Amino acid sequence: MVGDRWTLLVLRECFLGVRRFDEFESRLGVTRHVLADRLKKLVEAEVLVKQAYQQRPVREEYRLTPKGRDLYPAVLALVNWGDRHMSGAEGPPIRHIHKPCGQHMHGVLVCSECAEPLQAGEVMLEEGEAFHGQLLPAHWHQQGER
Amino acid sequence: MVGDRWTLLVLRECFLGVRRFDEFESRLGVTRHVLADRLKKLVEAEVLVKQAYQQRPVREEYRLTPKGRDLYPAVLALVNWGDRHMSGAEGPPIRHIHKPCGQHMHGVLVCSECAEPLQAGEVMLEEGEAFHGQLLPAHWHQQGER
DNA sequence: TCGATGGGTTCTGTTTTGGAACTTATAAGA
DNA sequence: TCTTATAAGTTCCAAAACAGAACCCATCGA
Repeated sequence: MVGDRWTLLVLRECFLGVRRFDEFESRLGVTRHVLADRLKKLVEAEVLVKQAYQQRPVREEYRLTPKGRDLYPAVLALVNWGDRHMSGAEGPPIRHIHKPCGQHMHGVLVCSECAEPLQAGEVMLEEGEAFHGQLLPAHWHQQGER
Repeated sequence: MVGDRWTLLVLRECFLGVRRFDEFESRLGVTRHVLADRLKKLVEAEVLVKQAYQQRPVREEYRLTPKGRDLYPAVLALVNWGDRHMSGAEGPPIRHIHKPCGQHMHGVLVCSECAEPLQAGEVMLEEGEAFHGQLLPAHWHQQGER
């Protein structure tokens, strides 16, 4: 669903509070044609909803649904990765402050059960009921480092 | 860097332990042409390294670097989102088990400082030194729900 | 009446992607 | 020796996606 040049950037803007067609366009530099298509697809996927914020003339805006808001961890994880690996000596362009605790922070992905930070090599996989299609890679059972 | 149809899928396969050109191709159905290009770009970005696993004939494989492994939170967050919102009555196709604690789990994004789970509306933004370019959206100061 | 605003659609041309065939180095089998 | 197989690509052409610009429509304010 996010496998194209603009969708993830549109979602990032949503989490920054952008809601209107013109503002997406000017902030991202995406062409209107493509933007209209991406917004339509995000609405179809129930990630955004289109709602009028005024009548006469009708003006619409796009807002995140609960399903869309659930993408926050994915978007923040990418932002944090960029901040860590792609920013120069000046540091990241935007800092995040967690309102409840008041500190500068970044996101940390932890296990839902034991709350310890997760690492790729520490997660084992198991086929679910819905598993029908290609198998896991033949060697994944080795559980070596990836 | 991940703004195209295949790069995130290639990375997902890497975290499943896939390393070889042919295996990426057959598992994803990406054309060889495009796959070669994506792998080259990931190597240039220092997300993967190409290393020979045999001589005569030389055969190369692609492995995650530390920078690449740091993408795990972003990839897992997307997988978890799909499991939650896109899987049918049968549940997700693959279950994750955290080896240290032995439980079925999913990732939870928490604050690096206070360890509380994060929500989009609870994070405030501040311009960093590296901030030069477009401003934050004019209304972001309102800190309303997004 | 004229221009501005917000949210699009249409047109044309370039870039990216898909599909299939071809390449290179080596080994194994007939 | 000749043929086929394997792994990792590269090359070619057609189809799809994208960029850039212009155009459309309803309404409001000057």
